[in-house]
Amino acid sequence: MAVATHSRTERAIELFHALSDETRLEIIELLRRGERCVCELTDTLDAAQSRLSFHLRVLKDAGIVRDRKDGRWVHYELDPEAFEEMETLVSAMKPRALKRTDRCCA
Amino acid sequence: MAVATHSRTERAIELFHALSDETRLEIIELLRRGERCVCELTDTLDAAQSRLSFHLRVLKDAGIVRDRKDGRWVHYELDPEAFEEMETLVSAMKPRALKRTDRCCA
DNA sequence: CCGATGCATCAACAAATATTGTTTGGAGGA
DNA sequence: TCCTCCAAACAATATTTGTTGATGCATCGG
Repeated sequence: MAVATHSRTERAIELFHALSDETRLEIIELLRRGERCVCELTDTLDAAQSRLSFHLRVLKDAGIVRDRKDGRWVHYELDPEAFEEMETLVSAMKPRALKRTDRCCA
Repeated sequence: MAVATHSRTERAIELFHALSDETRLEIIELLRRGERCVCELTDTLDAAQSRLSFHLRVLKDAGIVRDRKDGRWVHYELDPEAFEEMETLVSAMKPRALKRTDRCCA
């Protein structure tokens, strides 16, 4: 579902941006315990429905959550793939602990 | 050096926010090769000095980079600790793969 | 001491994000 | 069918972020 034209960097930005918000981190924390429907999230987080809907969409666009429709309810759950992707991204960013040999701006 | 009043969530937001910008990711990518001074970064990234200074500050406040003053130059490098912290954060967020036993909004 | 250089900071503006309230549409149940 | 409920979509506004150009401060060379 992720857009094909995403470069590696754009993908990183999308993922990290989705994670850089309190409401969204709270949603993730709740979903770690398993699937939840939107009404449960609004109750637990005491947030307006339209607000949650907005943040859920950000998370869904980033591939962090999936939704499943069930009658009039929509259930959300975490997508483990996204978390593997994050681990990969983070380790790819780690410093390589090289000592530079040349001098700069001397 | 991190502010003591930071909750775990606030810290996550700070880190992920720092990583959710193209210029900052480019800076990190450059610094993976070793320490660089601001003038090298402005050259390589072809960015205005005040712009880089802004992003370097975001990275520094998040603890992702350290600076070192050397005469009239300031050198920046990655702080490996921050990357370990990120790895810890990401794995702490992973879904726990539980099947919920109760039914919601039935 | 003077001018040039390297960098941080500030103020003003531009652009992107988030919040709130309202509207719309699909699913059930009576 | 009508009414209710759940959730997404929309519009208006508020808030946050990022960019640019100007200014200030310390350092160095002359």
